Amino acid sequence: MNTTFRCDCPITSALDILGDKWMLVIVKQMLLEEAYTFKDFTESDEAIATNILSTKLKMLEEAGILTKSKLPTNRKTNLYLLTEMGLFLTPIIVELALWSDAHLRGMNPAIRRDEGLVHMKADKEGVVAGLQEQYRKMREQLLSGSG
Amino acid sequence: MNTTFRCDCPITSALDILGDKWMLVIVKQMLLEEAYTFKDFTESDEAIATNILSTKLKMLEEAGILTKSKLPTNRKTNLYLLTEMGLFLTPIIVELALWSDAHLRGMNPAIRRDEGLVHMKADKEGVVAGLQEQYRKMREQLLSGSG
DNA sequence: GTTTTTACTTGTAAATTGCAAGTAAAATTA
DNA sequence: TAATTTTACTTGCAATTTACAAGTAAAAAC
Repeated sequence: MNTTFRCDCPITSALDILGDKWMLVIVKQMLLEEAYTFKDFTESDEAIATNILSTKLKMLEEAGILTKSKLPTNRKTNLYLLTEMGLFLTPIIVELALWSDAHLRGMNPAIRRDEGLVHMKADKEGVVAGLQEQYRKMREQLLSGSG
Repeated sequence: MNTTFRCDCPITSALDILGDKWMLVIVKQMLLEEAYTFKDFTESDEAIATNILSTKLKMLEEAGILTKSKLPTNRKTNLYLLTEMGLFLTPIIVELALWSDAHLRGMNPAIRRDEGLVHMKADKEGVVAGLQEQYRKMREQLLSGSG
């Protein structure tokens, strides 16, 4: 799967990889909703189709945004974990949350409000750093088998 | 055109509007590349198809992200201008640029490097505020007919 | 050894994107 | 004033992406 880039613009190039219906949703699920396995993703609120999930996980792996591995003690279940490159999408995820909170409630009154959003508004750099740190710790724990 | 939202997550809701191939590219063109008219968009590097552009501009207008108007002295050319809601996408655009600059050069060596990126790295909050201010001034000028 | 679970694949349909040609209104030119 | 050009689309059809539903195979559980 080879990404075709539309032009030499950095922003458009980012969107050539991320600009579709599911890529950033999957990253959000990994970062914020403890999704690590194929089943975790299929059981999320968004209910992605399994053939689409399979394809998007491959693309994310090929782009270097996540890794796919297995624990030595479990040869069946695949673990999908964000790489550093993937973790650096955190500011984008946080900005999407803030924009949505500020502007989309008119269009989608059902949007939930949680205390994460309150923290993001108060100190978004801090929240970004905190999420990244927390993910690194969790990733280390999972990989060392003491999850 | 009525947006269907996948669930009550603010991030997923934002992506229900923005998560496709062209929506954020068009916003970027308006914010950074002085695209105001249908022709401006069709002549950009990305070369969007006219039927897609037409559809996406309608969707952006319906979402409240841009307005469509005409000058009294020119009843032919439509002016597309970002609203405040649209301008608040600036942080997302800037974060995409930063992520791409830091992580995508391996996949797309053609990505250009300009001094805008240098400024963004140095002071992204300042760049965001500067872009928004600059756009507001330009918008005012265009609307008062002294472009 | 059998059943269940997990991670997919497959065939097909619906939705989105794109190509190329065409149309109509407004502006420009002769 | 008439003819030509420009601008903003629309249309018909094709290609790609997303989605549904059923099926498959390997690994784990019973």
